[in-house]
Amino acid sequence: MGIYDTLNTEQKKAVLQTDGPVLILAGAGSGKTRVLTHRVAFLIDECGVNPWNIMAITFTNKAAGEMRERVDKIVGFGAESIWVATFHSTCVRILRRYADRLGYKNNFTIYDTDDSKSLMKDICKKYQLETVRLKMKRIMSTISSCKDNLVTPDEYYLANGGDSEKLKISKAYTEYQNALKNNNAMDFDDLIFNTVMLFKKNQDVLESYQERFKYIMVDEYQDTNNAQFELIRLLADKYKNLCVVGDDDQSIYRFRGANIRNILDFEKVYKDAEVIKLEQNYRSTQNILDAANSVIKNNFGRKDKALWTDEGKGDKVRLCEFDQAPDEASFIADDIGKLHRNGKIKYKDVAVLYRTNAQSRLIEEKFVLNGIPYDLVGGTNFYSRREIKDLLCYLKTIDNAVDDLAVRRIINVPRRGIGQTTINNVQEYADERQISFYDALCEVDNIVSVTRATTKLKDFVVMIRAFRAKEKEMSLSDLLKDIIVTTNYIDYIKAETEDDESGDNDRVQNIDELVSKLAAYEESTDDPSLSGFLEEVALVADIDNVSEDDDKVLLMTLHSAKGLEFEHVYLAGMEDGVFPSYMSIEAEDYDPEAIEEERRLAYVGITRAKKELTLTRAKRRMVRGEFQSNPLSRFVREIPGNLLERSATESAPSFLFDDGDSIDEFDDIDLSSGNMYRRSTTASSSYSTGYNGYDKPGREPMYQAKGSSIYGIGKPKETGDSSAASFGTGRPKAKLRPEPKRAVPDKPFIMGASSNHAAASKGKSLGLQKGMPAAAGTEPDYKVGDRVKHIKFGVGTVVGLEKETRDYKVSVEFDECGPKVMFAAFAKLKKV
DNA sequence: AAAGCAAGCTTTTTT
DNA sequence: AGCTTGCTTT
Repeated sequence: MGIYDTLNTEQKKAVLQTDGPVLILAGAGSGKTRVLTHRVAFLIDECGVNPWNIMAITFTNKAAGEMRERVDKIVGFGAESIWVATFHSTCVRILRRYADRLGYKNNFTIYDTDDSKSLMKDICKKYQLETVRLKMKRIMSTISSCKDNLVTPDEYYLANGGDSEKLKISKAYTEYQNALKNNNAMDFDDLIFNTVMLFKKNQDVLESYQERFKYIMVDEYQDTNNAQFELIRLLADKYKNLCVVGDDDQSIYRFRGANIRNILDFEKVYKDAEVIKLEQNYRSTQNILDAANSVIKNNFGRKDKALWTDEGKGDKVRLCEFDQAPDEASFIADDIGKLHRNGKIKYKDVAVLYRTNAQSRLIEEKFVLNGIPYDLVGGTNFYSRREIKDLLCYLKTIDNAVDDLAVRRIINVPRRGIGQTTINNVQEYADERQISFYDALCEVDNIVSVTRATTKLKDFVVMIRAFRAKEKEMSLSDLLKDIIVTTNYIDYIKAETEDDESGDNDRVQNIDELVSKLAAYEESTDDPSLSGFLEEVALVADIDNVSEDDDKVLLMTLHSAKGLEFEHVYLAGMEDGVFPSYMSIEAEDYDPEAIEEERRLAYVGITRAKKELTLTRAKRRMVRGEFQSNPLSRFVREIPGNLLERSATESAPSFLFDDGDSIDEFDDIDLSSGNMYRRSTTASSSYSTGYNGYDKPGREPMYQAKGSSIYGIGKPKETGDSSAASFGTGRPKAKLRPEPKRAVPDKPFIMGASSNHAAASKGKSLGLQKGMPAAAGTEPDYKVGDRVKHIKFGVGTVVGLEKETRDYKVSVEFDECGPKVMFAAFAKLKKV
C-alpha cells in the first residue's frame, strides 16, 4: 500500500533498487522526477537512511527547487537536510569551505562569461596573444574544453609544445588562471574543475564528503561533461550507491562539453549496474509520441527505446507554412488569441519554442500587437544586463575589493572624469607591486604617474568606504538604493539610453527589479549577506525565474524548454538552416554528430507538448540582415504524413494528405485564397524570389529529388540517414552559405571601400601636407620633416601640419605605428 | 576626455 | 538588422 502503488512496474523497480549503481533511462515524460522523489522517500522511510546522507544533483536551480518541493511533500521529515542542488552550486558550497587548499581565499568571486571575456581580453593585450587568425572565441572555448576535460595549463602546454598557435593558447590559459587567482575569482568551469582537483589532492576532504553522501542521485545525466562525471565518480567511489537518471535522446549540450558517452557507457564503467528503462509516457498523446519517435529513430548510436502511452491518439500534429516570417509570427499570435477567446486554453499552458533567441523578436512584436501576455526566457540573462552588472560590481567592490575587474568597471561609471590613461597608470602601479587595483587606489598619493586625477580617485575610495560603513547599519536593499542615489545612477542610465516609444525605460525597470530581488533575498534567507546574494545571483539561469503563477505564454529556445511541459506547443522556424541550424549542416567540416544533436533537440521540442503540437515554418525570413529561403526542416520531413495535418488556414482541407506518405514541400498552400494547389514549376515558386539569383541554383536539385526516395519515411532505417547524408554532401553547399551572395551582387563596392580604407586615409594625410601652408597661431615647436615623439605611438616624422579653426592638425608618420593624424593640443608631441 | 561615426561581427544552444 | 568596437573628431 501507500505512495509506491501509484508507480508502474519499471518505476517501482527503479525506486526499490537502492543500493549499488543504477542507470535509469527515462524517456521524455516518463515520470522520472516522480521516481527520484519516491526513491528519496523510500530511502528515508523504508531503508532508514539519514536524509543528511542523500544528495541529488540537477542542472538548473529550477529543477532543484522543484525536486526539493516535491520531496518535502512526500517525505515525512528531515527533507530539508537532503542536499539538493545544481552541479555548480554544489561545488561552490564545497569550495567555500576548502578553496584555501587550492590557494584561493574562501570568499572567492564567481566570474560569468562576460567577466571571463574581459579578463581574457586584458591578458591577450598584455601578452599580445590575440591575432586575426587566433580569435578570442577560440581561445576561450579551448580553455573551457580543457577544464571540462580536467586538463591543466601545464598539461595543455606539454601536449601541444610544437604548434605555435597552441603555444599561444597555452600561454593565454596559464596567464588567465594566474589572473583569476590574483583576482580571487573562478569562472563557471573552474567551479567543477577546482572541486575535482580539491578532491584529488586532499584525500581527507574527499573522504569526508564520501562519508556524507552515501546515496547520490544525478538528474539529466546525459548532459554531464567529463569533469562532472569525475566529480560524481569520486564522490560515489566509496559506497557506489549512485543512481543516474537521463535520456541519451535528450543530450543537447555537447557544445558546452557534455559527453553523451557518460550515459551510453555507464554500464561499462559500472559493470554491475542495474539498468532500468522507463518508456511509458504520461505526458503526450500517441500521435505526438509517434512523431517524436519517427524523428529520433533516424539517429545512430542511441539506446533503443520507444515511448508509448495509454492515452488516446489525440489530435494530429499541425504543420503550418507561411511565405514570410512575419506571417508565421502573426499566425502564432492569432491562433493563440483565438484559442484563448474560445476559452480553450490558458495562456500559461502555451509555449512557443524556437532554435535561436533572435527568432523571438518577431513573435514578441505580434504578441504585443495582439495583446497576448508573454514571458520571454533567455536572451541576455537578467544579471548580465549592463545596468545590473554595474550595480552588482558596486556591491562586489563594497563586499570584497580584490576583484579588479569589478572595481575597474565602476570606477568611471557613472562618469567621474577618470579616464583610460589614469586607470592604466594605477594598474601599472598595482602590477609592479603585486597588489590589487583597489589597494593601489588607496595609496594614490604614491603613484607618481597619476597627477590630475588624484582627487577623483580619492573621492572614489572615500565613497566606497562610506558604503562599507553604511552596510553595517542598513539593510542590503537600502544600501543598494543608497548606491543608486549617491552615484546618480538613474540619471546616468537615463542619459545613456533613450526611452522606448511608450516612454518607459527598461533599464530603469531592471534596476527596480534588482532592488526587489535583493529585498526578497534578505527576506528569504536566514543570514543574508552581500556575498551570499552575489553568489546566488552568479549561478542563476534565466529559466530559474519562470513562475507558474502568471498566466502568460512562454517564449523560449528549445534548450531552455528541456524538462518542461505544456498543453500546447508551437515549434517555430522549422526550416533547414534555422532548425537544424546551418552550422550543423554546413558541408565544410561536416560533422554527423552535430546533426544528431540537432535531431535530439527536435525530439526534446516535440515531446514538450501534452495535447497539441503545431509546427510552423516560413519560406522566407530575414537572418542576420539577409533574406534566406530555406526548405522545410528535414525533421518535419521525417514525420510520416499520416501524423500531420497541414493546415495553414481554417478552410484548408487536410484529407489530401491522409495517405500515409511523407509530406513534402512541393505541395503548396496558397494562404491568401485558402486554396491548395500543386506547384509544377520551380521558377515561379514563391520560394525562389530571385532576389539574388543565388538560392535558385541550390534549389533546383531539391525539386529533382522529389521523385527519388530521399525523403521517404516509410523505411526510415535505410533512408533516414541517407537523407541526411544527401543533404550534407549532395546539395550544393552554396545553398546554406550566405557568404557568396554577399560578395557577388549587391555590395561589391563595400569590399573595395573597406580594403582601400587604410590607403585612403594615408592619402588624406599626405594631401594635407601638400597644399596647406602653415598658418599663424599658437604654433607648435615642430614643423614638417621634424622628428617627434608621442607618448603612445613612439617616434616619427612630421609629414603634415595644418591650421584648423582652433588648433593645428598634425600628420605624423610613426616608425612603429604608421601614419596618424591628430590635434596638436592633444597629441603633446615632443621634438627630438 | 568624451562624443560621434564607421566597420565588423553576430546568433546556436547556457551553468 | 542591430549591436559592439575602435577610430576619428572636437
